[in-house]
Amino acid sequence: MQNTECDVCEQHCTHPQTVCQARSAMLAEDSVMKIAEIFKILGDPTRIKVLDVLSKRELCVCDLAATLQMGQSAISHQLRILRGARLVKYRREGKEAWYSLDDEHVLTLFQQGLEHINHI
Amino acid sequence: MQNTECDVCEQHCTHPQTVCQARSAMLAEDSVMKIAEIFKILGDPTRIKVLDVLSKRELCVCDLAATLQMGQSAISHQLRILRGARLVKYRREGKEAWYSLDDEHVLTLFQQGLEHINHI
DNA sequence: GCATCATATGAACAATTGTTCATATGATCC
DNA sequence: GGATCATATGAACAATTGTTCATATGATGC
Repeated sequence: MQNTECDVCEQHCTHPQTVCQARSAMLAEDSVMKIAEIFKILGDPTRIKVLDVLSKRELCVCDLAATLQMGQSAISHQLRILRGARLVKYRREGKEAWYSLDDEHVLTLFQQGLEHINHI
Repeated sequence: MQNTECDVCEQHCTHPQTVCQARSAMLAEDSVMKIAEIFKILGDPTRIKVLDVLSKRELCVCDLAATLQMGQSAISHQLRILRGARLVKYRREGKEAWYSLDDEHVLTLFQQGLEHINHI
């Protein structure tokens, strides 16, 4: 996949030089996978709602579930995914776990999405 | 879902006032869906590769397939999705269809993803 | 210790997704 | 007209995903 040589598959219509240039300038495979992974995680309504709500205040799991009117288990599963992608962080206080956005960088990415839909 | 009143489901741990405030500040359901939809479309390696390559030069479908070393049909299906989300545009020249990014706004969103993975 | 509460996790299920194969469309050239 | 080429699309399939239900963990208070 990350071969930069011009081993272009033979088709009638291809423009070999263009393809060769395009291939040599491509993003590395692992970068592509990482970007796609982050966007995929952001590509779910429940997770967007979690990030939206957490962008305004820290909340415990139970409050998140009540706010989004969803089951505690569903929220907890999604928080695990968001945690794994370093999009949210949490602190324990007794039995409760209080979640918030991991850093402002997440907020920027999230708001960029907002800007995009308003732009269309 | 977009009810702003305090009809919080009864659970022991919830903090009603917090939940009430959180609920009243939530993004509208259709905004959530739109943001999630855009991010979901960006959350696929093939589509990321297409956008990456198109961010550098205009390409026809056949060249895209050769560059990404994938079938013409697969690329065409993905281009349809990207077109539907106004992420790419195209022009016809005889038998060929030349694709490019729809506007700079798409590039910004894409590069924001790049920045994010480099930041982690 | 035991009971209770808040959260996490595993299994199962329906729903969605991306690719492939086969075929349709629509333009060019003879 | 017919043949060929570039692209688009429909159906089918495996793979992935998000939720639910049931249960596990781990802390608190008795």
